[in-house]
Amino acid sequence: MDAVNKMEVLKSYIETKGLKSTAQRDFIADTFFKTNTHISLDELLKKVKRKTPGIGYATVYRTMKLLTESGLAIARQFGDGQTRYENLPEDGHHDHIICIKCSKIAEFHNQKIEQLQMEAAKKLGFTVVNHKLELYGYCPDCV
Amino acid sequence: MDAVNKMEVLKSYIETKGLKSTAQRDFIADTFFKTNTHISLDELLKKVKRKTPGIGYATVYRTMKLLTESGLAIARQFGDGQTRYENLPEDGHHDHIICIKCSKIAEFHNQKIEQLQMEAAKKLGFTVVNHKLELYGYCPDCV
DNA sequence: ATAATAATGATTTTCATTTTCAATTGCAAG
DNA sequence: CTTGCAATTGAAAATGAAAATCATTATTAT
Repeated sequence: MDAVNKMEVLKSYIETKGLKSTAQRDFIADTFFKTNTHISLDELLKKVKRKTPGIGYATVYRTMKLLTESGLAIARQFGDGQTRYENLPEDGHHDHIICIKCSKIAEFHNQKIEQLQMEAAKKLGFTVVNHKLELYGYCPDCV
Repeated sequence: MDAVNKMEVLKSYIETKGLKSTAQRDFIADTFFKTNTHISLDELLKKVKRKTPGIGYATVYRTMKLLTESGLAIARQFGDGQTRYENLPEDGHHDHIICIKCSKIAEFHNQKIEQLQMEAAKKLGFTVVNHKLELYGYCPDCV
């Protein structure tokens, strides 16, 4: 899903919820949709302010909350005490590996792992609807 | 490893680090070692204060930091905005599966998953030192 | 016993959110 | 096009968990 389509999904979410559309929110959302990093609120605010200095922190905060609710963004905690937001991935779910030295984040996906997870859950009588897998270690640059 | 042995590990950790042993820290540690829930600082403080009202938040905080450093406790974030501490498991590392309806937490371990994680990381040039795997779903009681 | 240093506990500070509030804006009905 | 109501905004204040400060107390090696 590209930025344009995400914008449409957002519009219809706003409509269903009886909310109103505003230039600020549209711009923040659009800016976020065009990022592909795991961006923090501060980083996004800085990015947004470059073109629209008037926008405040609270509006960015509220917009990201809205995007998270609507499923267009994923909020993640990688242990550095900051929430980071990730765009809804093109090609389905993926997991993360985080460098504990430089904080670089890489992504990976392994179908076999997912399958083993399901099996492990089943053994305990659980049904999995979601999961979070994060590996922490050193990236190639940090040995 | 039982509470007594953990206490000994703590003692030697303290010794190696050139720290001093105190009644407060021993009591906090002992109290923690005897819990088997994922306890928060506030909960632990409350528990400790029942027998030793004089102990302050900061001491509990610092003791849990020490236990985490020494590997005797594991700090976890389950997304409720509070750090929770878990005792070093008897039988090595395990992962968690959390019921999204009743919040029940079950534990499991799968060596094959760990191995696949290592491989996935290696493919990206990373070295894994730690990981976090959480499955979210429904427990047997919640369908 | 003494000196050096770590620990304690109350308090303050930090920092990332989260909320408040007055002013503004969007939108639907008339 | 106006009007009124409800949502939105941005600045500022509040919140809350974690971390730091600091004067006092306690521990340990000598």
